[in-house]
Amino acid sequence: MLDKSYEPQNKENAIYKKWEENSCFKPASDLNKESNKENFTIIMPPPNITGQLHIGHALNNTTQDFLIRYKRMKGYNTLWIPGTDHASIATEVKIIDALKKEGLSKEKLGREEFLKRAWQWNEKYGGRIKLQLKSLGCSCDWDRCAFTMDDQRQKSVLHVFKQLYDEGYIYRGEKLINWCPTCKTALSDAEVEHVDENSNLWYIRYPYADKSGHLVVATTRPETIFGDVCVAVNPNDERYKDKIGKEVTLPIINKKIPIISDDYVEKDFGTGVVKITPAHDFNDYEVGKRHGFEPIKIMNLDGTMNECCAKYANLDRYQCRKELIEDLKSLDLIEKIEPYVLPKATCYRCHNAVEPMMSKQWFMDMQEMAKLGLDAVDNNELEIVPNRVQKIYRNWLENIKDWCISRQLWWGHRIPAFYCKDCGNTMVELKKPETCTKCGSSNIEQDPDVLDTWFSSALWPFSTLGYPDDTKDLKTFFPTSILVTAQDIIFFWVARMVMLSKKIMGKTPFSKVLINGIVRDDEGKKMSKSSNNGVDPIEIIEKYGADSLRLSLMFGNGTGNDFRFSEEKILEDRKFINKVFNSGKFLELVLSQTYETKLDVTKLNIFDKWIYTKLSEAIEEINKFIDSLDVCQAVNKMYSFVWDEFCNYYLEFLKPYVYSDDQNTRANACAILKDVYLNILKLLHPIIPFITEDIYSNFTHQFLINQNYATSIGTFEKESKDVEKIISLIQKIREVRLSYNVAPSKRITLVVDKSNISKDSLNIVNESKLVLSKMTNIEKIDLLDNIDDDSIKFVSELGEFYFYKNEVVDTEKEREKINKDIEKIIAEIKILESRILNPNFVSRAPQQLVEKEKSRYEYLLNSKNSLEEKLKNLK
RNA sequence: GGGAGAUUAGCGCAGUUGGUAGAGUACCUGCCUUACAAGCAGAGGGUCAUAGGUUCGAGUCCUAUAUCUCCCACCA
Repeated sequence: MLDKSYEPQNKENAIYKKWEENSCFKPASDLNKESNKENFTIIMPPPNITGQLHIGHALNNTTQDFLIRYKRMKGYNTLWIPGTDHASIATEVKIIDALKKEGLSKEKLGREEFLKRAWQWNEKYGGRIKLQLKSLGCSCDWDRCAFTMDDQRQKSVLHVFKQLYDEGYIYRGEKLINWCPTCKTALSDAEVEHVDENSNLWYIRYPYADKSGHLVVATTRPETIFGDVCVAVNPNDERYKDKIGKEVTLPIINKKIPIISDDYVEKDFGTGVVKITPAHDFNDYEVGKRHGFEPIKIMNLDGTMNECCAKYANLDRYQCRKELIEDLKSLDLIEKIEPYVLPKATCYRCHNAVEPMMSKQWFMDMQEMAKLGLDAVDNNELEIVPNRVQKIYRNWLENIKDWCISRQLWWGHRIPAFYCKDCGNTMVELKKPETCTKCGSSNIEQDPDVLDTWFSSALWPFSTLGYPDDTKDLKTFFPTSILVTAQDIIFFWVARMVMLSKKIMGKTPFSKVLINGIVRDDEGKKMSKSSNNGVDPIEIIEKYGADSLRLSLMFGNGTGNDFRFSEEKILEDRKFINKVFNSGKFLELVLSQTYETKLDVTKLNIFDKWIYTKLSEAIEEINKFIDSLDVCQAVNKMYSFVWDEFCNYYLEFLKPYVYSDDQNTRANACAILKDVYLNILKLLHPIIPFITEDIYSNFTHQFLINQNYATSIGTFEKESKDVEKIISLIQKIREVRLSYNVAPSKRITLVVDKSNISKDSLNIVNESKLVLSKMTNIEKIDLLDNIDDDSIKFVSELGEFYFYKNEVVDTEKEREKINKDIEKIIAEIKILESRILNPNFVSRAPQQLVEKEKSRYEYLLNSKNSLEEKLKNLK
C-alpha cells in the first residue's frame, strides 16, 4: 500500500539503507553480473573536510548521481567513487581557530598532538559529509570511499613525488614565492586572491648621491625602501637619460644605490622612476635578476621588518609604513601622496595580505606538464562542457609558472625528502633512509614541510583506483568517464589532474568535464562558506525530501548556468513529485478494483497507441539530451511528458476503459496503465530516486534502481496523429463551452454534419465517443443531414462541429467571440501575406515551407469568410 | 587592464543546425469532476536590453553601446 499522501521524510533513509544492504551501488563487475556495455566511471570531487556541504555540493552531486543512475539503468558497468579531501591549509586554519578558543596554539600542542586533533576533525566532519551525501541519495560505492590522507592515497602521493623528483620535474630552490604571514606558509600562485584596496601612491624624494638635487620615486610600498637595490627608469625617457649610471641615496639608511634603465618601466606612470626591491616584489625580482643585483630581504616570516630596517626592525610592515612616512615627512622627503586603488594579494584561506618573500621551497617544473594539459584539449582527448570554459583552462596553462608545492604546515602529506645533517645530502625516498647515501651518516632528518593539498587532489582519478598498485580497479575503470565539477577549481584541480594523469598514467583521466553553475542565495549572492549564506542540504531534505531538492536543482535551469536557490522553487517543484505520487495512487486504486491480465499488445486502442508513441518520443529525446549532458532539458521533457501528456490526457482517456463494465476491457486497460506507469518511474528514477523506488517496489516487489531504463512498446504514427486531433477537438469544445458561459455541469449535444465530415474523422470521433463525453461533458453526439442555420459552429482539425443554439445561447457573447476570432485571423493573415506575396520568399525559402504557408493562408482566408458570414447571420 | 557570461511575460527561467516566442509561478475567470485544491479547465500578459548589419526571414549569426555578474592580471 502506498502512503495516504506524499510524505518523503520518514521513508528516504530506509530506502537508502536497503539499496546499500543489497549492494545496489556496486559495479556489475563486482557482483560477477554480466553488464552488456562498457564501463561508466565517475570519481567524486572530494569535498573538503573543513565543514559541511552546502547546496552547491548538492547540485554537483545530484548531477553525478543523475548520470550514474541513468547509466546504471542503461546497462553500463557503473562505478562512482566517493571521497573527501584533507584540505591541508583550510583545515589547519580551522583547527587553529578551534584551539584558540581553548586557549591553545599549534606550537603549544606540538606536531603529534596537533595531527591527532586533525584526525579527530576528519572523523567528525568527514562523517557528517558522508551522511549528507547519503541523505541526498548519492548512489556511490562506499566500500571504495577514499580520503586524500588515508594509507593508500599517501602511498600514491609518495610514489608520484619520488618519480617526478627522480625525473627532474620536482626540485628545491630559493625563489621569490607568495608567503602568508598569518598562516605562515608558502602559497602557490593559484592560492592568491587579489582584492582591490584603497591605498596611496607615495611620491618619495631620493636625493642624488652627489647632492645635486633629487629624483622622485612613486611607490605603493614605501616600507620596502630598505630592500631597494637600485632605481630604474625607462631607457628612452628623456627626463632621466643623463641620470642613468648616477647614484641616489636611500633615505633614512643613507645607502647609495645606482640608477639603471630597464624597458619594464613605463614612462607615463607615476614619475617614471621605479624603486627596485627584488626580495619583495615579483617584477622587481625579474629586473634585479636581469641587472645582477642580489635581493635584500627586509622582512621576517611573520610580516615584521627585520634588522636591515634600522629603527623599524620588529615593527609590523604596516606600522613601519606609518612611522616611516611620518619620518620622511619631517625630513621633507615626501613630494606628495595620491590616493590609489591597488590589487592587494591575499591568502585564499585566511584572506590576509600575502607577501612576496624569498624562501627555499619545493617546486614542480610546469613547462612540459602544461604542454600535456594543452595537448589534451588540442587533441580532443578532453571535452569541456560548456565549451567556453576551455578558453579559461587554456589561458591558464599558457601562462603557467612553476608550482610551489611545499607548505609550512603540519596537516598534509609530509614531503618524502631527507637531509643528511652532516654532509647536507638530499635524499627523496619512500621510507626514511637508515644512512646517508653519500657520507654514510645516520644523522638524518625529514623535511618538516607538507605538500600543497592540491598535489594529492591532482592524483585523485588514479589514486582512488589503487595507484601505484597494479589493481583490478585501475585496469578496469581508468581512465574515468566524466568529471562533474565547479568552475572555480578548474586551475587548482582539473588542469592539474589532467597534467599529472597524462604524466604518470599516460592518459587523460576523463574524456569529459561538465562544469556546473554556481549556486546563489535568493538575493543572487554566491553561496560560500566565507559569506556565511550557505544552506545545509539536510535542513532542506528534512523539510521537503531529497527528491524535491534534487528536482529543484535540476529543473528549469540551463546546465552549467548559475542557479538561484530558493525554498519557494522547491515548493513549486515538489508539486510534480506529488503529481507522480498521486498518479501512483490512481493506479493502485484501479488495480484494486479489477484483476490483471497480461498485457495484450494486439488490443491497444488509439489512446494506448498514442501514449506509447509519446513515451517513445520522450525516451528518445531524454536519451539525446542526457548524452549531450543537457540534464536540464532532459528533466524538462520528463516533466512535460508526465504531467501534460500522461496525467492530464492519458489518465483521463483511460478512465472510461478502466471503469468499463467489460471485464476484459478493464483488465487490459489496467495492465497497460501499469506498464506505462512503471516505465515512467524508470524514466524519472535518476532525478527523483526515492519516491520512484518506493512506488515501484510497492507494485513489483523488485528494486527499481537496478532495472533497465524505460522502454516503450513502439510508435504508432497514424493513431498518434488521430489522438492529437481529438485533443485539439477537446480543447476546442472546452473553449467554446467556456466562451458561451455554459455551466461545466451542463451536459450538451455535439452535432456533426454527416455530409460534411470525412469518413476517417467520423471513425475517430466514434472511437473517442466515451472519452469525449467524459472530458467535455457531452451527453450525446447527433449525426445530422441538415444543420440548422442558427447552430453554433466551430472548426477543428477533424472538421466542422456544432452545438444546438438553444443549449448554448447568448448572441451578444457570440458576436464578441466571432469578432475576436476574426481579429486574430487577420493578424495572422497579415504576417503570412508579408511572406507569400514576397517573391524573394517564394523563390528562396524551402519549397515545403512555402507550400505549408500557402495552404495555411488559404485556410485562414476561408475561416475568415465563414466567420464573417456567420456574423452577418447572427440575429 | 584582459577575458567570459547574463539581459526573453509581474517574477525567477527554458529556447544548439536562423522559419509565425515557451513551460513554471503570480494575477484573472470558472470548477471541491470518485489519483491529486500541492488539483482541473480556460483567459490575459513579451517591438526577446539598445542601435546598426547579414538574410526572403534574426531571440537565434555579425558589429558597436548600455547595465549586471564572474574569472584572470605585478604597471611601481
